[in-house]
Amino acid sequence: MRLSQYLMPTLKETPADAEIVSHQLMLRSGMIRKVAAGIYTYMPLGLRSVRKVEQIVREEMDRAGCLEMLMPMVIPAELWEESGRWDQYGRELLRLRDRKDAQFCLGPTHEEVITDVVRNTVKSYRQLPLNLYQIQGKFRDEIRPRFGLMRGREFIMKDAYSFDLDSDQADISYAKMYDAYQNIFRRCGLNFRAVEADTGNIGGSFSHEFMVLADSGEDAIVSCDACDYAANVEKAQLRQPEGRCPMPELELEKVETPGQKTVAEVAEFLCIQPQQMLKTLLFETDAGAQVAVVLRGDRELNEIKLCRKLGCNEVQLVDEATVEVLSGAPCGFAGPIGLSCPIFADNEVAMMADCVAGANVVDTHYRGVNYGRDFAVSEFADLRQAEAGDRCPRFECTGTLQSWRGIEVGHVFKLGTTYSEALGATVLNAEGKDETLVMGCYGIGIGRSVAAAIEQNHDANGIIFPMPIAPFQVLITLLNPKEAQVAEAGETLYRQLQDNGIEVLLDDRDERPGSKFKDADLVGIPLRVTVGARGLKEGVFEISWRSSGEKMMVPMDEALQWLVGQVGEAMQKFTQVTPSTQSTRK
RNA sequence: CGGGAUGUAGCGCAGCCUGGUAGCGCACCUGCUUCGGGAGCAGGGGGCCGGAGGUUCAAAUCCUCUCAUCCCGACCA
Repeated sequence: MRLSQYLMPTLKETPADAEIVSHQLMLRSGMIRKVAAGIYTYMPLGLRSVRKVEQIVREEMDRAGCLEMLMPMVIPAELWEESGRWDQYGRELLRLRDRKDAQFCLGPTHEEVITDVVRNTVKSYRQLPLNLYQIQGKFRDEIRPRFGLMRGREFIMKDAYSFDLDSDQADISYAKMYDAYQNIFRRCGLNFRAVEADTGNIGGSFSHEFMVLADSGEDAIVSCDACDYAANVEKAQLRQPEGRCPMPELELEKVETPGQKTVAEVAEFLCIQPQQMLKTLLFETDAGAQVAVVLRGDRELNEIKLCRKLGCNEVQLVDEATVEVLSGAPCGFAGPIGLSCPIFADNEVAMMADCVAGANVVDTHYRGVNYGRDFAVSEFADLRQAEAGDRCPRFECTGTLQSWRGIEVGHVFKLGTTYSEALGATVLNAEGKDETLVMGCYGIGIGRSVAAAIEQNHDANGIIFPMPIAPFQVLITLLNPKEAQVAEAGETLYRQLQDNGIEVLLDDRDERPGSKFKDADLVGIPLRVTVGARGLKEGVFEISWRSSGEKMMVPMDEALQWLVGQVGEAMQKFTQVTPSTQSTRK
């Protein structure tokens, strides 16, 4: 491709509404343009990277035995009513009506459609296992789209759905996808980690997320420094605290703490550590129940664990008026002693003696609070968020957890029979009896993967694309295309590279060298050939890697072979693939 | 949906407080000179100042409403 005939609208300045570096660089390099909040046009350059990722995904899915298909984006309401999600899904589902006033939605995910197809076309266990996938635009009316392609409302997703006769075989399908995902993200040149994940409201029995490690990531993950345990903090279990609770030494005593409401304020006011405090939070569930949660003062509650414990979908901190009703005091003075609602305490609380806690009286706390002697709890449970420094939850492991930020680029779920049951997707087994299909679903955010790669591979001057997903592999910069020799040498190399299957962009624009170099760095094509009168005099091309800046003078007649070799090698580096060992991991 | 902010040329911004004929840099077009890290000079085009209503002789500027966008929280690829 000749840049003089291409559309690559680079920007010298960073658009004001782009916050994170991948969003900024994708806009500046002319890869994407915004159409509305969370809705983007893929420009020619951006689309090339997107297609590269898609192709890697396609190859690995096909290798794993999956079949590509394409489902509609517009889905009739009836299907969603059958699964019950028409009413459950909420405002994130964009609903619309046709001219006959029939209701539809834009598909945010396709369990219903695929299950409908499979129940109508698959009748025998002999047709299993089956794994069907598509690469398609999805629409989710996100509450808050942000960070460019990172969280769009319309986005390109690969979604796959597996169907098996029983749970064990579904586990095999799951493991195959787990392995395929390892290959995919490795081939994309990403530094990633598979972590145990919460199954969220899609339901199902277990799942892993594939996280690209990046400080700008929206997810917090923990991993063990000794074994291969890694999990989203939402999911990370904590082991039961060990040892014995110290004996109480202090009598229960009221102390005045005027205006001291937060843990930090009270701790400072009483000259104690937050670890000696009990934090009491009052929640209301979506079922209307009211509960208190007690944690060590310096810990964070994991609301997902609380929901699981309470068997509800959602909990919310109660408003100030309700705090007064429940505790008898304004916000900031709640404590476990004398509370009327059920109290759920984190396991750690049972190990604490002589604590400070709210007294349920304005401007007052208790000192010398001891579980058992002074208050009772309805139940102890693992309720707090895992943190760096916590012990690895694996029983036999002595390691310590470290924490990271991650960008979720893929998610694999074992779904079970939720959808197959709701839609009646069954096959006949070997005995001729109906058997409900066991499903799995597997997603990859395509655009997000490109953004994540940029998040991980850039410098102050721009993007540094990993070879496998770079929009072009080689950039030829003609320093002065008006000089016949320069133009001729560049054009010749350009044609030769193309003939050898190299994706090459020729910067033949009538621009000054400075602009061309700046654009080259911004756009981040891995290899750059600089063609100028200076080098031609010596009979060499100057070739440099975008990643290292390392410059090499390569004789003109060797350049073609050299470049073809380097591109091949760079692609190869990422292409080593785990053989389909059917990982036993779950 | 709650909290915060911003809408002026394709991009980045000034002007607004204290109403008076819309400006700067980059980009774009023409010409000349330049040409190894975002050139110089000269000339030029481009704006319903997000939208609607109001106050006023007069509104980018003041008031009201609205829409859009961005950031922080709960959802997710």
